[in-house]
Amino acid sequence: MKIGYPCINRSLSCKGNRTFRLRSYTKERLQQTIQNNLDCLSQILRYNLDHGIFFFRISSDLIPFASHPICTFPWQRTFHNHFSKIGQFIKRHDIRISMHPDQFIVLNTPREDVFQRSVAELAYHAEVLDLMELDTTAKIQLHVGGIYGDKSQSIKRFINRFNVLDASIKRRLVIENDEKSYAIQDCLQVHDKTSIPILFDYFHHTLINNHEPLVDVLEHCRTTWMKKDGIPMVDYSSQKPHNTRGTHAEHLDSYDFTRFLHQSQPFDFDLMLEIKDKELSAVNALKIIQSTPRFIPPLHR
DNA sequence: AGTTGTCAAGCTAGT
DNA sequence: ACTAGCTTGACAACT
Repeated sequence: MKIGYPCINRSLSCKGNRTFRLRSYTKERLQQTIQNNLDCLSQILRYNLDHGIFFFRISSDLIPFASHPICTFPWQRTFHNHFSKIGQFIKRHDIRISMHPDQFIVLNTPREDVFQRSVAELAYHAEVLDLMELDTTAKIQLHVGGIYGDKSQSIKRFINRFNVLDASIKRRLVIENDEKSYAIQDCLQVHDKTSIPILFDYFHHTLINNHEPLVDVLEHCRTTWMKKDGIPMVDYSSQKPHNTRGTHAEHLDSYDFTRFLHQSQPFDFDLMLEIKDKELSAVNALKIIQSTPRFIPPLHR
């Protein structure tokens, strides 16, 4: 089991997800920002290594406007060596990598223009991982999408859209259960038709589910990950107290987390902590795991 | 330096 | 037909 956190490190002074407004786009500005973001990504990975964190989600803002028509700058070529070096570091230290395109990327949208933009954005994500020369255990996670008044039609549309994607995207794509529309059972239905691995989101699962025991869900999800995909990825968060249902917690809730560790016995997976205080929770989780060694899967070193 | 409005992009529920 | 909320941080324009 590797422990990870998404995109941002708040202990370091650098920011790896700097961006700017479309209005202020220049190729110089873009180049500076990419340079900054790649340098900071290197620093974050080094920090993680020093703290025993071997799982990381790279920010979608790494290359601002990468899939936007305004961006004609050949960042792939210009920063080829940067990507290559970061990739070597990742591989040398056996770091697991994921990416998570944001809410605007929707494969099952009825709108052709939205679909095309989504494909372009996915291609950018795949390109980043390819430039780092990472194998297919580096994943891009996506929700199934919207309902549009007809869930089974929308699931079919997802499947049809997935089937026409480029192989470079397909081999990295995994789907994640969301907090209001598509539960694990729905994802399994998509998996049956597409063989897409399912990334289990524990927090979302507590919000919509079909009352399946956790171990059954973990077992189902496990079988969707082939050898080439690596061990399953799981997202973990908990409810922020006294807030709208679905809000992610500020800090790791050690009681809930410990219970989750016990309940998820004996499964092994790489765990992404979607907690607002990011790397602090990851370090905290490692401490909790190490203090209850008998109950938890072997920790990656 | 601090505050506030705004940002490329979507979906859903509510009016 | 339109808007707020989701979740979210940070840019950018303003005091």
